Amino acid sequence: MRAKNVSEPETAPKKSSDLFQKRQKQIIQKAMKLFMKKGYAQTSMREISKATAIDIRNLYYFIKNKEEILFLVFDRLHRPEVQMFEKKGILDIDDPVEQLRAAIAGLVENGYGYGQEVLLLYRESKSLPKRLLKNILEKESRVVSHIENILKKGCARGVFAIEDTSFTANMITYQLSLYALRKWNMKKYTKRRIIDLMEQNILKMVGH
Amino acid sequence: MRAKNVSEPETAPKKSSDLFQKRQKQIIQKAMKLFMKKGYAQTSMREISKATAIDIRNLYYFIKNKEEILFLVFDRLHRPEVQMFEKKGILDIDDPVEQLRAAIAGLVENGYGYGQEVLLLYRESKSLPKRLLKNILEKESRVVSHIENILKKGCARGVFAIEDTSFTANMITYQLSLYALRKWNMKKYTKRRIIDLMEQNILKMVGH
Amino acid sequence: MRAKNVSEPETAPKKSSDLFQKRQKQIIQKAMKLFMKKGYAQTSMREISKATAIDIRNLYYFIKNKEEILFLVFDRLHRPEVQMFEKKGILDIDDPVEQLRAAIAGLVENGYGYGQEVLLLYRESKSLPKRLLKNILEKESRVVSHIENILKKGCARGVFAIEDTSFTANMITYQLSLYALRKWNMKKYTKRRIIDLMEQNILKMVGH
Amino acid sequence: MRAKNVSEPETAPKKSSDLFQKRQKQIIQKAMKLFMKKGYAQTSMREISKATAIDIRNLYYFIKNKEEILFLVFDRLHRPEVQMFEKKGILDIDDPVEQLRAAIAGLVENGYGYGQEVLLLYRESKSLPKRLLKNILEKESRVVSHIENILKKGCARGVFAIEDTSFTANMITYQLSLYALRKWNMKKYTKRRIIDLMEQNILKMVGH
DNA sequence: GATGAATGAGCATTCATTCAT
DNA sequence: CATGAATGAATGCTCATTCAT
Repeated sequence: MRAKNVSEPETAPKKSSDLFQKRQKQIIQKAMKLFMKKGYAQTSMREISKATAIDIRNLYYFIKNKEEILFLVFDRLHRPEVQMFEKKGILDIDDPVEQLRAAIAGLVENGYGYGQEVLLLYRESKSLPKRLLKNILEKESRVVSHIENILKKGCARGVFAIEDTSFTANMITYQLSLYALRKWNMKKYTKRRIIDLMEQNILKMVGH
Repeated sequence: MRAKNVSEPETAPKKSSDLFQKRQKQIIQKAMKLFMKKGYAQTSMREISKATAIDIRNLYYFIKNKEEILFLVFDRLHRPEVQMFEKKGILDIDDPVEQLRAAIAGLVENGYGYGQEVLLLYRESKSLPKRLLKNILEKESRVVSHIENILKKGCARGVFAIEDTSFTANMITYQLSLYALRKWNMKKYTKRRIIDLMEQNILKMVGH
Repeated sequence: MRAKNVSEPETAPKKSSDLFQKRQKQIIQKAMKLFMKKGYAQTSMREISKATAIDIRNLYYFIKNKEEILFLVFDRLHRPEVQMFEKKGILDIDDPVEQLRAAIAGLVENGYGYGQEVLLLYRESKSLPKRLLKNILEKESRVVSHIENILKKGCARGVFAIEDTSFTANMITYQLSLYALRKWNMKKYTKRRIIDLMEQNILKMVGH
Repeated sequence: MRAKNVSEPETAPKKSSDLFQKRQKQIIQKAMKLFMKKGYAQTSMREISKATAIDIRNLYYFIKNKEEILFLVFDRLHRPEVQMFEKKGILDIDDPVEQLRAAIAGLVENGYGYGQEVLLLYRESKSLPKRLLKNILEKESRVVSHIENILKKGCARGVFAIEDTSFTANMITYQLSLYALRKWNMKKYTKRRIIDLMEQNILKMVGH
């Protein structure tokens, strides 16, 4: 084993290593849990160190600094949603109504609306410098873009009637995290029921 | 020693005094702004001290500790919206459509205050003891209730068509904080425009 | 006592206080000694705290951060030289030769060349951010300027013959710290003798 | 365990090897640059590791510790200037004026190395043990001696007029590091121009 | 020689809070 | 009310160096 001696020159001497990646993933996952439970600023590196059982000084062997952990957490958080559109073949659906329906179901199903992940984004995005935040928001925007494209197509075909597709796409995307941020009032609904009600309401909103 | 009015040991030196109340209000308002901008945990007493121009040590003359400030902030925060329905005479409007329109406009108009506040709630609810959190959520629920009542009336009169009024009321209420939580995508819209687009979308959603 | 209740609004609540200034001076002086002995980076705040007998946390009550200490040290270091020209009436001397002689004697006498102060500047100036370094170097430049002005006047009157007054002024100023930086070879000379030899050499250098 | 050539316990695994010597040289050169730019204490082993592209842990295969690097740097540093007098045939020039001119040009020309080196000496001599420091200063004195000899010869032949040749030799030697120590004011001059102006000024100083 | 892991020590800095005058 | 002083506890992060494989 360890047959690869193609080490990159300077910048990334071991980032390619499986072990390195494994450790990083481990850190990110534990940190994510802590961030969700206590908030980013309230979670200390020492706590992350304890949770991962990696000495705090060796922690810095795998990540540059605390901020980078948050960035990586966000990155991992948003990845599934962005890729879902391709994976589930939503982009290939022709009928805009069915397409929108699939997107809603997919995103809610996929956990976009569940978990406290979205809440984490809303809560802690301030803790990222603009440079990194932009990166994160770009990914988020891609979800919105996909939805807006569906809306546009629907309008073009005359099945939707929307004054401002961008605004409405934002409204819809935002809506999808309803459950996460209003748990206290949503407990009485099942996931299936939420998806149904959302579909109904949203389709009415975009229709004639 | 410490002969100066030893009335109560700790908390209350002169709660009756107008000046005391004024200073407290001052602290709460400045702290609220800071909490909204930076988050509770990220706001230091030193910053509150600077913002209020009250020496940090004298700050403890008016408030027990940092946590109490958060209590007081939330307390003061939730009052206006709850009362808005009465103040603006929304409850007296007969036409459900107009009533809903007025509620939306009223809540958003109010300096985006509602969204700001909810955001703070979403973000900092962890920092609040359960007792207080419940209290706040109750107030919040009353806003939802008001809206649900409007929806119900509309359904009864046949101008609205809603499958689950509770769910839809929640959706609408949640929507109102769209601006606050998705600032980065909302910058291109004016307040007036947002109100218009929201009204439009929501009315379509609840209609036939 | 303490009759002054004219406290500045925000930025400087107590900088005017005598006690505050006294403490700051105390810190600067102790820090200066440590910096000279061990170097800036090698001196820890803890050591400064110990040397001043001020708790490390209270230290930050009087200074913003370590960097500021270095800045203040430099500031205090360079002040006497800059002011010497005015104090000793050097600017009022008409004859350029006598003026230059007085400046040399004054600067060396005054300690410009003595102590390890100059060495500190050369050694540690890297540790200051450009913004602050500029400030320090400006003061240093003023010494050079004064000398250059003397040279220019001398040239105009025909008593000096210098191709590049700026360069020569720099050479002269630099020369003045000869003793400090080459102690090991200068031990055999008295201060008086050094001044004499320097005067001689420099005057020859600038003459015809 | 550790069966791999247990010749000597610590320091020297294979000092004879060419590759070993090559790597050491490489380390010293890169470290020297860093020390000059940032200072010894401010340069971390990690940086040296990066600069040499030798893993920090393997670095300790070639050098004992950080301090040893500084030793070796100084050792290597002082050789060229001392030898320059012989190499460039300066000692063979008969005319003292030309000889002095050549010495100045030679020392400054040498990549400003002399100044750089002296600066490093001034700055970091604290970090060196006395034994080594003495050794270095001796070498430095030999440069001064060479210059003093030129001055003496010039005086004997009546082309120079110097009261104290030792002092003046020191002044001249010191002057040569002007550029290194006063970079901020020297930027406007080219190397050639500096040499010219220095030659001019110094020759005037030593002449009649 | 590369690599994964550790370690003891220390750094500058900030925090909320208290208390006596 | 203001103010000088203290304090216990953390914070994120870096250092040089060692060792076994």
